[in-house]
Amino acid sequence: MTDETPTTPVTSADVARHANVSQSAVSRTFTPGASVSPKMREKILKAAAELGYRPNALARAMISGRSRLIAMLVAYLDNQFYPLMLEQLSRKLQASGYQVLLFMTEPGDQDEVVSRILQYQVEGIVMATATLSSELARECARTGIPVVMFNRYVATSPASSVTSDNIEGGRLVADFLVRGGHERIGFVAGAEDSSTNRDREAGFYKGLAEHGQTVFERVIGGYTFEGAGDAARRLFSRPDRPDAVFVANDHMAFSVMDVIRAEFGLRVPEDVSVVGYDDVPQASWKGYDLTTVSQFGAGMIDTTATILLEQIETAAVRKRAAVLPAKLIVRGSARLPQGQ
Amino acid sequence: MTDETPTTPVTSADVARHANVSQSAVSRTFTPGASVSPKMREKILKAAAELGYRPNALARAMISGRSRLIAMLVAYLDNQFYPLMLEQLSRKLQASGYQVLLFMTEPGDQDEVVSRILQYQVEGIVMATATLSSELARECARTGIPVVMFNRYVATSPASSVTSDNIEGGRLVADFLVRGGHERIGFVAGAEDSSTNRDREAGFYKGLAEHGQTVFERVIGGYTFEGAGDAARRLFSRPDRPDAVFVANDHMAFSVMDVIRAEFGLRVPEDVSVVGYDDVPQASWKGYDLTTVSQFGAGMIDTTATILLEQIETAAVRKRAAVLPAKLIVRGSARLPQGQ
DNA sequence: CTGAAAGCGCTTACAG
DNA sequence: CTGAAAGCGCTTACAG
Repeated sequence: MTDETPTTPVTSADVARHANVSQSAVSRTFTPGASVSPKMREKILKAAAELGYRPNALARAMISGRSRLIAMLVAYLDNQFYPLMLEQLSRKLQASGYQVLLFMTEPGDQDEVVSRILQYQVEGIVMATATLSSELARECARTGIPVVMFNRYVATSPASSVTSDNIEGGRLVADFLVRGGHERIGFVAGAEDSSTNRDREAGFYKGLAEHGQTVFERVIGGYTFEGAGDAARRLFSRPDRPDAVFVANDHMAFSVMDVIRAEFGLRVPEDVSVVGYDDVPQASWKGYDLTTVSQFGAGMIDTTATILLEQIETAAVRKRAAVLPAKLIVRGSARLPQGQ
Repeated sequence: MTDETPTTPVTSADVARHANVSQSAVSRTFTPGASVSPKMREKILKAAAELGYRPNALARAMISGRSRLIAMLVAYLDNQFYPLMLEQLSRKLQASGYQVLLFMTEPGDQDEVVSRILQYQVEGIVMATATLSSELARECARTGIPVVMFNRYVATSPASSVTSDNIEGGRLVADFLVRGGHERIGFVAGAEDSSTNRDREAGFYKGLAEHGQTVFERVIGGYTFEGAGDAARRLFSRPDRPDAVFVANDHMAFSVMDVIRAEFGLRVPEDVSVVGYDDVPQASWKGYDLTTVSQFGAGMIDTTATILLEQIETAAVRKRAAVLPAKLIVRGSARLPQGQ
């Protein structure tokens, strides 16, 4: 039988006692790059294994000032765009030795949450929900905690941001739909106060204008599945219904397609073309086969991780606003331009 | 102008100095239930606000032995079942004063990850991916950290588990399909070594047997979208194709439906009935309208949170295996039994 | 390379 | 109710 297993956690002092060395030596053995002789290291490792020792990450964080914790703020996980970014970003950060502390936000409590985050001494913050208040942004800047807003930005904020080129994306969609011969093109907006919606919409209108068109009708879906369904009902209740709809994100586009097909008996794309934005995995499912604008290929995740880690590791936080290329992904939910 | 804002974090000692009180008094002011006179509390709160003080959660965790951190292990976030459970469980835990530390696992490194988790002094672990090795389970038990396996179980493990009644769920599906007049009922399995798949399959076979039927053919989808598509191709390539398919989860069922309809030109449910398991939100999307078995209504999230918090707060960890009722959700992807 | 000692920012008996 | 002091488990100069 081995030693009696203790019921209280094993500390470096326990290991030191067991191996007959100093506590500092134990600590060095578990600190990459610290100087310990091979003989001592081996003896300590053996003792540690026997006792089942594991360094206390909290104590390490305290004394070193490095928690290796990154906070991620997310509002909803039902739009597949966010779980996927959460998964990919988490893997990247884990691979670099960091861990993700997850914060689900409720509408409106942003600052309260950020305050809680700060208590955990996180080394960086990713905001994939709403935006940081200017007050908190200032506080983060003061303490040198980098903040990256993911898929959103605030021009006047000191926080960095990573977005796709939403203006160009919106423009691409307008161009594609007009060239596809559509003449009554509607728009289902997301949340009106989001930078992403603003830019997609602005680019879309710009694209329409380039062809001498304007939006046929604009309704608000609020980025929710239900909201988008209601918006679609409004849009298609009038007799002169649109012949195409640009929906501000895929998650809403699925709902719009459901309503168009199931409630109005219209075919997509024969009667109505639908285009979304994000290119979430479901967009390629045959049940929807949604033409959309890709945000994943563009490296938003990589860029977010890079900005964050660079600023953490150099301890130099300065605002960066990365805008990545938008790419139209043509599938079957919208009529194609001639010759394409 | 207010005081110069310090570049170094504000500590309780700073606040104490500023307010001319002891550091203990500051600590008490921020400890719910500790005794401080209203006058002193007010003075301290004022000083804290002026300096922008926030208690250091790590230091608090260290000294009190309570990190208020719960680890959640997840493998993939593309099956909507998991993001949703992550969202709901996180909200519950946050509301109770805990935070979720997220760990994305790679295939096979389970134990390495759990070891890393333990370093963070988490107070509880939720495993929504694979299962805990018996060694680590023993270690968690030793240190008194409750572990709940979510949507899976290991009979011989000391870890608790929360599942739906997968055997009954499988049986319900078989019964429903046979009563719907199907005679060649196929099965698309998930991962063969998962308890969930095992039980759903066993219940399904049992249900078939009750009607004197056996499975028409069984293929393996491995719980992935691609794997399920390939499985469906195998299943439908033979001339005497099935007239119904039970797919071990919704995520795979969508893929199966895509293949059936897009590649084999079959109609659902006119030519083939499809039934899934989980009742993820997409199952109710009109593009699929999937008949399935609900796992959400059954309170798996609530039960998981309850077990976890109860064991943390009473410091009494004992194995619990909660099995919640399964409920068939009838939609349009499967032919209905007569008179239903 | 090694050990004794200080200190990270807190909580919590212990006296008063 | 309040303050001085010990201590949580580490890392990291500082001597040797």
